[in-house]
Amino acid sequence: MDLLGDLYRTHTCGQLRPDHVGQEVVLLGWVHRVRDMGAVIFLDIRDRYGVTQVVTEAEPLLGQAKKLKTEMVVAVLGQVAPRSPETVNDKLDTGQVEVRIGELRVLNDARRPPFGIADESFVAEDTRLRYRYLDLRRQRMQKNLMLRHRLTMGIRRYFDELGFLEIETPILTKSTPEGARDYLVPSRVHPGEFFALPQSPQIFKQILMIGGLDRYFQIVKCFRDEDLRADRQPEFTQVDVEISFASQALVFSLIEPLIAEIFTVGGIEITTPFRTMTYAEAVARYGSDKPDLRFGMEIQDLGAVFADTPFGPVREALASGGVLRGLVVPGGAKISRAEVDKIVAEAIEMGAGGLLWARQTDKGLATSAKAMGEAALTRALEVSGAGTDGLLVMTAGTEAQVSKLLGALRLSLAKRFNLVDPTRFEFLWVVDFPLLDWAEDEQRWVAMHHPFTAPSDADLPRMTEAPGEVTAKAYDLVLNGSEIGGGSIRIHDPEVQRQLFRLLGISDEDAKLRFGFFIDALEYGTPPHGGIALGLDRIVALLAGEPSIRDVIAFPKTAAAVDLMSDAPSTVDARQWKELHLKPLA
RNA sequence: GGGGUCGUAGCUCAGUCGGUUAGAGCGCCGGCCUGUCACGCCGGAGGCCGCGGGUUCGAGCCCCGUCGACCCCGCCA
Repeated sequence: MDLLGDLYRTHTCGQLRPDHVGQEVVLLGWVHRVRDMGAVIFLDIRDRYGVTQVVTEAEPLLGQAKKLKTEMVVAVLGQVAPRSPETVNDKLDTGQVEVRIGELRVLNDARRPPFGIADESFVAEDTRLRYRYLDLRRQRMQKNLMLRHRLTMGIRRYFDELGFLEIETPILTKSTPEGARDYLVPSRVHPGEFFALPQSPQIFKQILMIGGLDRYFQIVKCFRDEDLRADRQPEFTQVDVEISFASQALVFSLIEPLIAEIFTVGGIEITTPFRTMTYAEAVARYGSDKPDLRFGMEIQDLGAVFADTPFGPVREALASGGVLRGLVVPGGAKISRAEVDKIVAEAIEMGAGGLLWARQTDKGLATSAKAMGEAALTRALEVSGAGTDGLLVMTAGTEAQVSKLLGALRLSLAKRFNLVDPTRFEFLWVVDFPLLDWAEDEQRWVAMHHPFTAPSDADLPRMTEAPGEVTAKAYDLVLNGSEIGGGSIRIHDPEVQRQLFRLLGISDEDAKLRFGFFIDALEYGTPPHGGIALGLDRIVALLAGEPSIRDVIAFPKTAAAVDLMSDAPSTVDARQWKELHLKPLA
C-alpha cells in the first residue's frame, strides 16, 4: 500500500476533455473496472464526478495494474492522451481521452463487495441497506442525493431572496399528546420526565411569528413513531414555512413559484397557478382527499337512476340515507369475464359488501345485477358515460364507505389497466377541510389537521353548536395522488384557541398544562399568520422517479423501523437505564 | 394489530408431479490475450435451499410455527 502524502487530485474523474491533452494530471478514486488484455491493461477510475479510462502497457506499471481489484482506492499520475477516433467511447463524458499512467499508487485495499458497484443491476433492498456505504457509491443513489442537494439549495435561495429567515427550532421539545405518537427522550436531570422529538416545529414556528420574525422557513427533520410505508419514515424532512399576516391566497402565491422552481431544478416545467378543489368535492369525485388527477374514472352518483329499484340491498342502502355510486372502467366492455370477476373479488377483499357491474356486449346488456332492471341499468350506462365501451361498476352503502372503497378501487384499476400517464405532473390544492373529525374509538372530536388550525370565518360562529360542519382554513398540496404538503391559517385569537381545545375535550386546566406557554404567548399581540410544510423526501422521490422515499434518503430505516447498517435500535447497558431512572417492565 | 408477495451460491434468479448427483448468468480464483470499454477465450472453486418442527420410504418443493425484506389496511394532529 502506498501513501497519499501531499498528493492532491488535479482533476476529477469526470473532468478530462480533449483540451487537457498533454497535461500531467493526478486522479484519485476507486477502481471501477479492470480490462486486462495481457500486454495492455485498461482501468476505469471512478469518483462521484464520473469515470476516466487510464491505460498502461509498460512494465513495471503493467504488473502493478494487474494486481488491482475493483473498489480499491488508487492514485493515478499520468499524462492525458487523445483516443484514436475508433476507440472513442461516447458513453463516457471523458470518453474522448484517456490517461497514460506514469505512476500508480494503491491508497487502500478493498474487500470484494457483495454486489457490483459498476453494474447497476437490481439488488435486494435489505442487502443495499446493510451495505449502504457501497450502495451510496452506485450511480442511482449518487444521482438521487445530488438532486436532493440541488433542490434544497434552490429552496434556500428562493426563500432567502424573499426575505425569509431560516431559523432552527429545538429537537428536544415538549410532548403534546394530540396527533402522532411521539418519540420520547428520557431526562437524566429530571427523573421520570421526558423530552419529545418534534412531530413538526408547529408551535415553535408560530411563536416565531409572535416573536416578530415575520417570514420563517426551515428544512427540518420531523419524527413520528408510527408505522412505515414506502412514503413514510419515522424521521423525515419537511420544508417548514410560516408567514405573518398571511391569507391562504398569499401562502399559495408564495409556494406555487417555489414548487415551479423546485421542479425546474428537477428538470420539469410546470404551470401555475395550481387547480383548487374542496375536500368535499375531492372525496365525492375521487374517493380521496389526495386525488390522482393523471386519469379520469371519476366516481358518479347513480342513486337517482335507481331511486325505486326493486333490488333489495341497494334499496335498503338508499332508504337508510346511504348512496349508490360507481365508476366506469374505460374499455371495460371488452375485458374478459374472468377479469371482471377479479375486479369484483378485489372490491370484496377491500371490504365492499358487493360490487355490481354492467356493460354492453354484442349480445346486449350484461350485468351481475339483473334484479336492478334492464331499463335502469341501460340508463345508468348512458348517464355514467360508459356507453358501449366501458364497464360500469357500482357499490352501495354509507357515503363514507362507498367513497373510500371506490377511491381505492379507482387507483387499483388505473394501475391494472395502465391508465396512468407517468410523464404528467398534476398539482392540486385541496381546500376547505373539515376542522374536526369524530374519533369513534375515543368518542370525541379530534383536529383533522392540527389543533391550531383556524376555522373558516363564516363557520366560526357555529363552532360550538355544529362542530362537525365547520370547515377549516386548511389546505393540502397534492401531486399525482401523493400529499406533498399541508398547512393552514392558524388561530391567533387566544379565546378561539381555548374554545377549540374545549371542543377537543381538553379542559382549560389540561390546556394550561400542555400548551399554557403557547396560549400565554397568544395573549401578547399575535399577528394573524399561517403557513405550510412540504414533504421534501416525497418531492425528491417524485422528481427522481423513485417509488420509495428510502431511495432519496442516505440512511433510511426498513418497514420495521430498523437501520440494517448500524442495527439501531439496540439495547443499552444497565448503567444507562439507571442514569435515566428507567426500569424494564419485564 | 391484520392481509399479501418473497427468502435457493457473494449478487440476480431457475428448479417440472415430492424422487436419488440442486442449476444458470454475473461476480470470484487460476491461465491466455497489445486497443478494450458489460473486453474475449479456457479452466476452477463456491450451497445450513432463512431458521425450527412435522408429514413421507424420500422434502428446496407439502403442512405448522418462527425470523427477515417489501407492498397494502389500520395508524400517520
